[in-house]
Order: sequence, then C-alpha cells, then structure tokens
Amino acid sequence: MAQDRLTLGVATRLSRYLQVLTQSKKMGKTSISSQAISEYTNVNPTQIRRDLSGFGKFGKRGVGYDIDTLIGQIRKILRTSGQHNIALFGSGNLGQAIASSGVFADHGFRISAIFDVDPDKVGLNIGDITVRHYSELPQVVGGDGIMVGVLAVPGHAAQMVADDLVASGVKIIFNYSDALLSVPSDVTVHTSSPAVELLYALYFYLT
Amino acid sequence: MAQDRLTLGVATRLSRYLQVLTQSKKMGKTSISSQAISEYTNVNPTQIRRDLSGFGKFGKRGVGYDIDTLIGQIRKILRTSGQHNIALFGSGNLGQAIASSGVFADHGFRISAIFDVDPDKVGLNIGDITVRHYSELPQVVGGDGIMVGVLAVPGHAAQMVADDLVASGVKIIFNYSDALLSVPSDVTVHTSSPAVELLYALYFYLT
DNA sequence: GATAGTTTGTATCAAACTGATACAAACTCC
DNA sequence: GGAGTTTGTATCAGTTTGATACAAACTATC
Repeated sequence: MAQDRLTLGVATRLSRYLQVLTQSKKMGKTSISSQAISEYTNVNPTQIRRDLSGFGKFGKRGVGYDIDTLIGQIRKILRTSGQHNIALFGSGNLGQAIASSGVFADHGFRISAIFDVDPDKVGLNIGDITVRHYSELPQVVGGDGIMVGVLAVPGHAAQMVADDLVASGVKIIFNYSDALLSVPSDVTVHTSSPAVELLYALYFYLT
Repeated sequence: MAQDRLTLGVATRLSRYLQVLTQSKKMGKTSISSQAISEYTNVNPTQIRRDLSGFGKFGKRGVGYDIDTLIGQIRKILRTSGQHNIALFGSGNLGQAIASSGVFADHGFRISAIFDVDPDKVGLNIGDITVRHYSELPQVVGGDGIMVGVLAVPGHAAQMVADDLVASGVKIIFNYSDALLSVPSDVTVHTSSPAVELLYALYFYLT
C-alpha cells in the first residue's frame, strides 16, 4: 500500500504540507493541527488527515501533529530525505535572488554550481559559490551528480541551455524564463508562470 | 452554460493554454493544434478540445486553432481582456527581475507602482517606473485601482505588507517570499514555491 | 476533382479523485 | 472525572479525468 507510487495529487499536497511545516517550525511552533495546515494550503482538513493516515499514524488525538516528526515522515514518503545537487543558470537579478533565497536549502536542495556566459560575471561570488563559465557545464554536471537544472536565463537562451542539460543527462529542468521548451519525453520541465497563476486568481475574484 | 462559473481545473488549464499561445505567437506561429498544446502543457489533447469546445467552435478541422483568435476567446472566457494594475513590493534582486520580465505585461498586467522601505532605493527608476516609499501605499493603492499586490520582500516583512494591503482593500496577493501569510477569508493568497514543485518533480523521477 | 491524411468536435464509459458528513477513540486541560 | 479538541476512519454522492472511438471538415497533392 504505502509502496505504491503516489498519485500526482497526493505528492503535490504532501509537498505543500512540507512547506507549511518548515515555515511553522521556523516560527517556533512544535505541533500543528490539520485545521491549521488547511488554512495555509486551502486543502480540506479531512483530506489532509486522509493523505497522512495512508502512511501511518503520525498524529496525536486532541493535540495534532508533531512538526519535526511529520517533516521527517513526509520526507521519507517523498524520498527526498537526502541532499540533492542542483545547478543554476544565469546570475542576473533572478539568478541572484534564487541563489540567496533559502527556499531550496530548506528542502534539501543545494545549489552546487552557478553558470553564466557573461565574462564579467564569471568569477563573482554569490553566497559561497563562484560563478563559472557556461562552457564548463558538461564536466561539472557530469561529475558532480547534478540532477536538476534551474534556468534563470533570458527566454531566447533557454532552449539552448535545456538542450545542453539534456545532453549531459539531466532529467529535471526548472524553467523560470517565459520560453516554451522542447525536450525528450523522459525529461520533466516545470515552468514557473506567475502571470498564469494571476490569470485564474483574477477570474475567481471577478466572478 | 458558458455563463456558469468555471471550475478551478478549467480556469487553470485555460490560463496555461494562454501562456503557450502567447509564446507560440512570439515565435511567429499563426496556428496550433491541440496535440502541440498538449506537448507543452502535458494536458491530454482530448481534454484540451473538450475544454475549448464547451465555449464555441474555435478550431478548424484539419488545421488546428488560429492563435490570435484563440487568445482573444480565452481572454474573453477568463474575463481578463482589459488592463489590470498591480503593485510590486520590494526592489531587490527579485523585485527587479519581476519588474523587468515581460511575463506580466504579456497577459495584460501592468506594474503601476513599486514600493520599497530602503531610502537608497526610493527614487530609482526600474524600467519606466520610479520606486516609491512604502509609506505611500495607502494613497497609491486606494487611488489607482490596484487589485493585486506582489510581494518580493524578505519573509519577515511579508505579513506586514499583506496586512497593509488588506487594509487598503486589495483582495489578491501574490507572495514570492517563503513566509506563511494570514489573511481574511475573502482575500486570496498565492504563494510561489519553486522548491515545493521541485520536491514532487523529484519524487516522480526517483520512482 | 478525387484521394489520402490531418485535426476538430463530440459521445460514451469506467476509473479516480474530491467534498461532505459523521463519529468513536485518544488525548489535554481544568 | 468531565469538557473540549483532534485524529483516524468509514461511507456516499458528485465531479473530474482518461481512454477510446469516429464522423465531419479541412488541406494538400496528384
């Protein structure tokens, strides 16, 4: 049962619970109820309990869920307990914002390399990482166990980087540009589209 | 039939089609098939045709959909044909990246004000917009028909900005910080969580 | 103008998912 | 010991999705 592959819906929701738990922990809380998680995720409390109880009895009745315990359990379910290396492309405003944000680190992703094509940027330090030249992509990605490429480059350059990443064996690409990417079917592309989300948010506001 | 409120699923997918159409148009295409849209959105082609045919017969058999026509139709369905004003908070790396990206402009959202608390940043021009001091929030948001607030501020400041936006009557908040926001139930918060999306992308890769 | 190939629009059916409701059991607090 | 809270679980109807199928409309080519 617990070893079946999760459905997309469950995996998505568990990831979002994890984000709430991580932030709640930062705020000093030690336990949390399904009701409270619901308020931040807009997922029905019953649905939350149902999602979680499929994998074990993590909560205490009358109390809620211990945050540390639940974080560990969800990480185990999602198999993201370890550290994962990611590579970032583009060290402009967006790249720097991503690199200096703690969001990835909070969830076990370590930015282990930053690339740029601009000679003026190569050699700069962002956080504790030195920007490398884009031409080093193949050796670094191949040698460093990098599983994810994050694209913070201009739209016109995105497809080229994607192609090079695919050639180096990367199977997950996170695209912050507005470009549409063509990749082989065994590669997953996630495009972050803030404006798209605004579109339907606005729709529900207007009606 | 067409006047019923859209379900969340339909509205979400229509928004994503719109993004594909907008980008395809930029690449010089004039028509597109449901099959092609499917490759960029991972939505079943039949589902795409079903979504669209609920509102009219927009396609030509044997050809596909005319991109300009379809963009217009979807905008009409989503009621986002006009211009909408949004306010951006924070002019750091992330704020500048957002302001200079064309993503919002492509979909009819105009950033009509940028706020910051740092006196060194107030007065700077980003694109053609001058950064204002945060204290001007109430008068600008109230007077300028701003419906959406975009938060590109540090996590510890996000709740304060959200509170002030709510007090000024804004009902849609787009949160790029990692903070959890508490707002009244008639206000919608969208939190953009890149790391969260990576979590489940990784899960499906690992299994 | 006839034929082959493409793509929409539409129908149908089973499977999966979600939302709503309910309630006993376990726990805390007073 | 009693009141209040919250989980874990069950059930059921309704919604949504995925799969499959196919005729009608269109293009292109010969």
